Amino acid sequence: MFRYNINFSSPVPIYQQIILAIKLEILSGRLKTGDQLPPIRELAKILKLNPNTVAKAYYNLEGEGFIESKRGSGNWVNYKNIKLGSLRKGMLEDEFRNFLERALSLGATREDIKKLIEKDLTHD
Amino acid sequence: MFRYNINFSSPVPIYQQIILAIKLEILSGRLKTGDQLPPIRELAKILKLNPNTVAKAYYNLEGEGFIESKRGSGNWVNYKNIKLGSLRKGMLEDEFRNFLERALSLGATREDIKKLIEKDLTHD
DNA sequence: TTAATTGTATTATAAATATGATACAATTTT
DNA sequence: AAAATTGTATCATATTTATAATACAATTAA
Repeated sequence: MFRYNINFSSPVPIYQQIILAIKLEILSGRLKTGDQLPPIRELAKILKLNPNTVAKAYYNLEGEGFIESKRGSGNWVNYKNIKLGSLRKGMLEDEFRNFLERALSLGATREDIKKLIEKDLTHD
Repeated sequence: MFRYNINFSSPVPIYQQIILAIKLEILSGRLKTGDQLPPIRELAKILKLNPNTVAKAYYNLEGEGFIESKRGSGNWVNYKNIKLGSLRKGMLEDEFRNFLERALSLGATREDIKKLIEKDLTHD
């Protein structure tokens, strides 16, 4: 932590970017139940943000059942009631659908997309 | 026109959504130099927006060299100084890079992505 | 020529986001 | 017990986005 950068010029609110980043850490398995997140003030310092912004992100993550916030102690990963597998699958499919829609809107054919993918996925 | 819907709950500003939609129309060839865009008030009515919002979108499109605004006459597509081909290619590659990055962050392997693509692109 | 259409400009208001400063409450550390 | 750490809460301010209501300017249509 913290593997992600804040994009200050993105229309996506910063607190939403933090939420997504931490969800991705959990979905990828890099963060597990029992792990502690950086304290609000610390993460704010790392990302050069106001602590309130980080607090807002953590507050929402708690509401969604990904973490637990304990005053005086910190923020702890805890997703016992969330099925990570189906969530990950759904998010991946959403991302692909969005990409496909945009690509087709740009006038790309399905062949164009296949080529793009082959090109990028092979020279790993 | 108008093929696109406004997503009012998206963090992407409405005027940016309009800009993107019209760029896509141009890049796909559905809008060509000489075509007229809907008048500001009319498009605002169609999309249930304030005319100021549409005006802001057109204003930016003019600044980027995609259209020309003529008082009393209307807004006219004109992209004579823009190389649509390379622009389209760049946008497509950007979209793919973004998708790939998100997919990998979600823990997907390159094989997972290939499968997803095969599945979706074949049953057309 | 007159009326209608169309783009442009201004002013006021509201909501969401983000910052800054400060204080308080619960837990942990010393 | 006292100090430090950590989450929570509040207030003020600024920016961006969007709406609403008007008015004005240039072109087009009647």
